[in-house]
Amino acid sequence: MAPAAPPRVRFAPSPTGFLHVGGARTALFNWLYARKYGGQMLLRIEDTDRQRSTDESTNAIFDGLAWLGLDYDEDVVFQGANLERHRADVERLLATGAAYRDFTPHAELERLRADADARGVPFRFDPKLAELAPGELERRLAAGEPHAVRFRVPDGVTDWIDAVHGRIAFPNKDIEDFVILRSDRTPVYNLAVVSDDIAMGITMVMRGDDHISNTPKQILLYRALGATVPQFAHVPMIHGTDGKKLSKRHGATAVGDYQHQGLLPSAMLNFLALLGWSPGDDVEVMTRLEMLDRFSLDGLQKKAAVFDPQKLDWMNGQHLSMLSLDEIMPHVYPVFERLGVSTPEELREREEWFRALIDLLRVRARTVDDIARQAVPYFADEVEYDADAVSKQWRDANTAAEILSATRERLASLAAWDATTMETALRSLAEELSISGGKIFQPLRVALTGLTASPGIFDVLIILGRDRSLARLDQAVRWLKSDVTA
RNA sequence: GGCCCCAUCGUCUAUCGGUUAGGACGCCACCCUUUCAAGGUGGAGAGACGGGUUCGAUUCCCGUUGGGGCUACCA
Repeated sequence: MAPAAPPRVRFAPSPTGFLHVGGARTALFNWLYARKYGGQMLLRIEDTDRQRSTDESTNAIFDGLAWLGLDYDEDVVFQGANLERHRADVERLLATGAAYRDFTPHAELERLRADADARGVPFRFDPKLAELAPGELERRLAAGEPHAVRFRVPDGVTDWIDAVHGRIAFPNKDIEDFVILRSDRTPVYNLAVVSDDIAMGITMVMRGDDHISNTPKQILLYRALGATVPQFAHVPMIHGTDGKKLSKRHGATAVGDYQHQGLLPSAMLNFLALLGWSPGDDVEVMTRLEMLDRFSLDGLQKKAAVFDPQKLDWMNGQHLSMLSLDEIMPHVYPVFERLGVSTPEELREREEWFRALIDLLRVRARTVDDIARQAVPYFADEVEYDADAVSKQWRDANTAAEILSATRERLASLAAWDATTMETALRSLAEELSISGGKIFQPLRVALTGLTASPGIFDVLIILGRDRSLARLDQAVRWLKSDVTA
């Protein structure tokens, strides 16, 4: 179902933590919807909670969106900057009688609430509490007495056709006369959101379904303010493996965490998209453009999805082998530096070599960090032999040393350093020694990389080059002999 | 407690009344193979329960159960 007109959507996080994966997914769905149908995607920072909002969090949101490549149109809106309009909207509501002043002291409300709680009955604000004797209102106002402003919830039922849930209805009697302006004259969330969404011309509000119960209040506000009610789409939550709302206890929940684990943004996006959305067929691995092409509100899920880190890893591996080298390279430089494998300067000096190495390693890695870890032996001067590799492939030090010496000699005698030449030579060596190829390749792999697992052995020989390969064979033979005498 | 949302393999999902209920992750086996991945083939694995409606329900309706969200002068 394509929208009748280009939609204006927004992503409206509050900067009270880092950009959460759930938030990132909401941003993605909004972005997909806006971009797909030629609309606008706006960003609004809901920083009205001055106590909890921090610049650090705001920057984390900017960074996270930038890393994911989710761009937005127009200027960022900071909700806190719209305070005057929020108050003006409250005044309008007061003027039409849609809202009223409530001088009930906060302490009194708390007492009533505790009371109701103790008796096991639900507490709902009673409008009678705010009723004043004639002349009282004017007197208190003149005296400057602090008071809250409450919205007068009319009788009836408030409903809407949710783009993912269908019709949702709330009897208004279940909604109390909620506060829209605090006694310190700051607006409350629902008012600020509606005021801003109207001002921003938002036509579709797409957000987490934890906002479903706010929606009737907001619809009432739109109407009282004389504005067109936008469409709503409440996307399901993301849960942890235990079925609870995703939180710190479940491990990494900030997109920054994944960025720093060597995840590719395209894989993160792809994985997130599939949590709560399905293209309708069996296709899973998609580029951003493919997602854009296939995105539709119809594919949005109603059910909460569980975040499965294993599938994220798999997805990343898929993107690692699917993306072009050019797309991957920008992501590997910082990781090699962070993990201390090499410096960007050193890498740029040998860029072609480096690209070839990454191309070799990426198939068997699931994250960029994996690649960097596997790349260590190709940068080290001295190879470190993995204990398991030694005990498995160099079980008999003498035999291993003999084979490696013979291998070294054979390789050194080669006129050309290419895979076919080397393979022919080493296979015939194996035949001469009456052993299988593996008996040569495996010990050789340990000598060259120190590990039992690596890219194809001839690829390793080539990427290392003749001199370094032969030097490593020498080193291995020396190591084995000293090990025997020791 | 009240209100609202949700319910297909362990997980993500396909199915829009008629299927041997399909795919993916993960798991197991085999193949490929110089190792590890990748890839290929196969396997185990699901309609929460109870009522309706219908010739026929995973699919539509109701209830139960279970899970989740909200319930502030937080956002």
